[in-house]
Amino acid sequence: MFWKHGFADASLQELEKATGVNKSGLYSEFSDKEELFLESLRFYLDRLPQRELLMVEPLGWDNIEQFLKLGPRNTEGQKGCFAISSMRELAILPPAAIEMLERGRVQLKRLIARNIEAEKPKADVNDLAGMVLTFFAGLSVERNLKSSRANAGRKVDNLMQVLRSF
Amino acid sequence: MFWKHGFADASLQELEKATGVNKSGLYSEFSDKEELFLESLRFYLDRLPQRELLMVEPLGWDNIEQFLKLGPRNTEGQKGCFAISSMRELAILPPAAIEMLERGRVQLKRLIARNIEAEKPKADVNDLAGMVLTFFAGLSVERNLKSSRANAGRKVDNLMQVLRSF
DNA sequence: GCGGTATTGAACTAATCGGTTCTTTAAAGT
DNA sequence: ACTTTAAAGAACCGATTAGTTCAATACCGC
Repeated sequence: MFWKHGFADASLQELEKATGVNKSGLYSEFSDKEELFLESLRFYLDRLPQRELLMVEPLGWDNIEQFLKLGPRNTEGQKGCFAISSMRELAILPPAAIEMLERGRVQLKRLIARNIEAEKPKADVNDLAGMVLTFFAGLSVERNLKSSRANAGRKVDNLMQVLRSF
Repeated sequence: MFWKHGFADASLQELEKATGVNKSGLYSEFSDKEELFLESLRFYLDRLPQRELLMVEPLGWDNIEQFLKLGPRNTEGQKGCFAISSMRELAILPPAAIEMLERGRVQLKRLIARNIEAEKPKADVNDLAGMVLTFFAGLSVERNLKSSRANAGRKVDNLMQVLRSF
């Protein structure tokens, strides 16, 4: 629900229906809506399926490609990446959530960098990892638009062609 | 206010304060909050300063570079691109707003493509334009994070180096 | 200075928001 | 079967939401 509607627009009523847990139950387990959001985000980041894509041996461009292709996918109707989407609401998110997002980002970048490093490219590994990450963010955002959903695969192919040339 | 807080989180009270116009005045001019948002978005898209960056003669890579560097800038404290940020809320935005976003995107892509075309690259112009646009979306999102705000310029430099090689 | 027109301020509506409390019901342990 | 514990339901809270109404006030053309 947070993924789809964001923090502000996900009402307690909808959260009850989505979780199947009564409001009483929710509040006996979480102190408030912010903590519920925080734990949802933690849950998402912890078992981020994208992460495993980047740990397949041997590390390399193929992992990056899989990550970009399957990363911002639509899981159960959700679009894009929950973490990326949440960055829209940074202004109203609890500080702990922001930290979590920043930390998750750093981790992801490190994973990407390790895959790039395995290919021993000529260009700077950190720069390339940053590029991949920015591209990933862009793809995640575009996932929401129907007009650019179709050619997402082609976009990744194009980028990969560039990356592999390094 | 919509730019900063998004549609859901921008309250009428804040809108009054931000516009300096009374609620009565707001509602005498706009039918509801949705129309006010719609017109705000139209206003933004119409005088999108980024657009002019892409029309400087002669067309070419330099325009693209300027666009990527100054495009997702912070205008009056606002971060990233209003249009990109709004894509987070597509689920609750009025259909007219979604259409507007899609149309603005197409226009922007066309402008980018024209600049790329002027350079007569070997690669497909449309593919390259899509790449620039995705990268732009990524940069806009990352603008919200303090950790990745600093090296945005470097990122653009890296991408431009790639693009110019085509 | 006068009259018409915007603009404002404040009171008000109905609905919804996040959050609390308490009673009832269901489940589990022994 | 009885007791303890967990979960559910529902009523309720004050605050806030988008939106309306109307009287008071400011402004402007004449």
